[in-house]
Amino acid sequence: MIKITLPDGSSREYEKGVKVIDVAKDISEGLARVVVGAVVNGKPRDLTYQLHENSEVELVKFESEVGEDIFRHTSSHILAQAVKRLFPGTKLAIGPAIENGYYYDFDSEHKFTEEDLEKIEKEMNKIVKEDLEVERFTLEKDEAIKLMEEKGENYKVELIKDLPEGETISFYKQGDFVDLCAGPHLPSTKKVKAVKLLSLAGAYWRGDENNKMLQRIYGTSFEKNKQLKEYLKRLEEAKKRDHRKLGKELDLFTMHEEGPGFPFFHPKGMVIRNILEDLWRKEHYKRGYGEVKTPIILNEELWHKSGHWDHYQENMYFTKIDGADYAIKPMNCPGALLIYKSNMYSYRDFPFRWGELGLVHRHEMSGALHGLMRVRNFTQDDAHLFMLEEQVKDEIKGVIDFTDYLYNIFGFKYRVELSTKPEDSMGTQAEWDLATDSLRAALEEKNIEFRINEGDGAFYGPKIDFHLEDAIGRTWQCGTCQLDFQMPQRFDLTYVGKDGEKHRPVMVHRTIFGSMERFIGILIEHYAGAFPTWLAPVQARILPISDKFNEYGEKIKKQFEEAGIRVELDTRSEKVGYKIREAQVEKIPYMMIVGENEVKNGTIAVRDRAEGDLGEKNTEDFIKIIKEKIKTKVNDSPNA
RNA sequence: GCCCAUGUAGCUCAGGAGGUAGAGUACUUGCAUGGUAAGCAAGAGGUCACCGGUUCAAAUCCGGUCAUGGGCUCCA
Repeated sequence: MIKITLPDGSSREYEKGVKVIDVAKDISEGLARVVVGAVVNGKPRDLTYQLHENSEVELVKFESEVGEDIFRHTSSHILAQAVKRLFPGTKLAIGPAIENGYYYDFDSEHKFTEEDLEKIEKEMNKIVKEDLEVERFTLEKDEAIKLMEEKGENYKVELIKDLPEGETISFYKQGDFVDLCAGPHLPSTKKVKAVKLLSLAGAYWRGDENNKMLQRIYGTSFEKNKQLKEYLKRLEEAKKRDHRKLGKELDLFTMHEEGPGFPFFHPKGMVIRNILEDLWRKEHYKRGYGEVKTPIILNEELWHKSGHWDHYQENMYFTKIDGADYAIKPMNCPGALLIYKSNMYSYRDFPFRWGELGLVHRHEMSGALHGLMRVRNFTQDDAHLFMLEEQVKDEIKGVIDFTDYLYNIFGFKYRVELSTKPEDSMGTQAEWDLATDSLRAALEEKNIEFRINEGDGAFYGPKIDFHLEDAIGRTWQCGTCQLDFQMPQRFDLTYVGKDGEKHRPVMVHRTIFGSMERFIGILIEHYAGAFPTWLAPVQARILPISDKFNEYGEKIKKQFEEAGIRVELDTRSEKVGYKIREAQVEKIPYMMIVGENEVKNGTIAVRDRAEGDLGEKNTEDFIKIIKEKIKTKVNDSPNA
C-alpha cells in the first residue's frame, strides 16, 4: 500500500492495480502537484494528483523495484543530455526505452564513431554522479512549440504539432537539459548506476525510408554493475548459439559470396532437413493432405493474373525462355491454382488439402539478408486448402491445431499475431473484413492469445502468424495461415453446388515451419547445436582406444547401422581423450568407447554428451534405448 | 536499398607510420598405441575480398565495387 501523507495529517492512498514507481515534482504554474510514475495494467503512465495549494508532500513508502521501462527511459534522457553537451549542434529525435535497454536518435553534422561512444558513456556517468533532479513541467501546445523552436529542435516541434489539440504537453528537465516526454521518469539521474552504450546504427526519422537517416545510439543501463555484467555475459552466451556460427562449426550449411542469400546445405545439414521433411509428410498424410509439386519458373502472364506483378514485382526474379517472359516463383499459390483448374469439382469433394514443399525465390534487399533466417531462395512447407465457405472455420482451426502439434514436438513457445489489411492490397474492404473476422473467430474459439498486427497482412488476404524466438530474443515469423478470397476470383475457381450452379471456393494458404531454412536456423539456436538424438546428424560415434580395437569398432558400427542409427567410427590414431573432445565439440549425443575390456566382454562404454560417462553397456540393450528415444522424439539436449 | 563498422591461411585472429606477411587451430607426414575434453615433431597453406588511382614501389594511402556484421526499412 502506498500512501502520501500531507502536513495536515490527511493522506492519500493509491488505487488498486497501480504499482508506484517513483515521484517527480511538478514545477509548473506554482501549483503543488505530485506526479507519480506508475505502472497501470503493465503500461507505464503518469498519474497526477492535485493537492492543496502550498502543501508539502512526503512519500512515506514506495515500491523499491524500479520499473525497467522508466529506468531505461531516464537513461535515454541522460544519453541525450551527454550528446548535447559533447556535440552542441545535435538535434534530438526520439529516445524510448526498449527491451533490455534504450536508444536515442540524433541528427548531427558529426558522424558518431565507436570512440565517441566511449566519450559519451563517460559524460553519462558524470551526469549520473551530478545527481540532477528530474523535474516535470507542462506547457500549452503553442508554448511547447515555441520552446522547442527556440532550442532549434525541429523534430520535437514536428512531434508536438502531431499531438492532439487542447492537451497540455509534458516536459522533463534535468539540469540544463529539457526534453519533450510523456514520462514517467526517475526522480534523479543518480538512480542510474551502470550505464553502457552498445552500438551505433542508422534509423530513418519516423521509421520511413523516404525520411532522413538519423544516427541511433543503442545503450542499456542497470541499477547495479553486477546486473550489467550479467547482461553482457548473457549476450556473449547468446552469440555462441548464433546459427551462422554453429552452422559453420557443425558443418551444416555455408553461405558464399557467389550466391548472397542462397544457402548451401552440407550433408549433415541435409540430414536434419530430410528428417523434418519426413516428419512433415507423415503428419500431413495423417491429416488428409495430398502432396503436389509445381514448377519454379512460370510464364509471366500468370503473375499478372495473380496480382503478383502489381503487388510483388520488386521481389521477383525474371527470365526469358525462347524469347517469352517468365518469372521465377516467389510464392507457390499460382501453381496450386493451375492444378485446381485442371478439373471440375462437386461441393461433395471439399475440402482439398494440398501440401507442397515449394522452392521459392525472392529478391530481398541486400541489407535484409541474415543467415538462414532471411534468404533469397527457400523452401516453404506450403499448403493450399480449398473449401466451402461453411468449412472455413474448421479448416483454420485444423491448421492452428496442426501448427501447435508440430511446434510442441520441439518444445517451442510461440507468439500468435493476426495481421490485417496492408496499404497495398487487392479486394474490397468488405471481403477483408469477412476474412479477418473469420480468422479472429477461429483464434477466439481456440482460446488462443494473439495480438493484432495492423497492416501486415499479405496483399491478397489477412493472416494468422506464428512467431518463434531466436537465441537473442529476436522473433521470426514461421508459420502463417492466410485466408484468401482474391485468388479464387482472379483465377475464376469454381465448383458445382447442390443447386447445379457454379460457386466460388475459399482458399487458405498456410505454412507451419514457414521455410525449411528459417526453421532449421531457429532449431540450431533453440538447441544451441546440440540436437536431440532423433534430429542429430550423427547420433553416435564409436571411439576405439587404439588401432587394435578398430576391428571390434567395425562390428559395433554394423550393429548400429542395421538398427538404423546414424553412427560413425573414428579410426584415427589419436588418443581417446582427443576423440572424445572432438565428438563433444561436434555435439554428438552418444560416444561409444571400445578397448580391451569391451572386446573381452562384448560390450561398449557409453558416454553421453550431457551426462558424461554412463559406464559399460550391453550393445543390444543400448541400441534399443536409442531407438526408443528416436521413436518418441525426446528433446534430450539440456545445455549440452 | 539506406546508416555505421568490418574483410589478412579452411577456421579464430595478430601485424603492417608504403619495401609482397605471422600465431593458434585444422590439414599432410613421421614418431607414439595411449581408457573419458587437446601426445611430440616436421611439412605444406595466403595475388592480405575485387577493380582502379597515387607512387620507383600498395596488403598498407585514396576512390569505387562486392560480401559480411549491427541497425533502419521490408519479409517466411
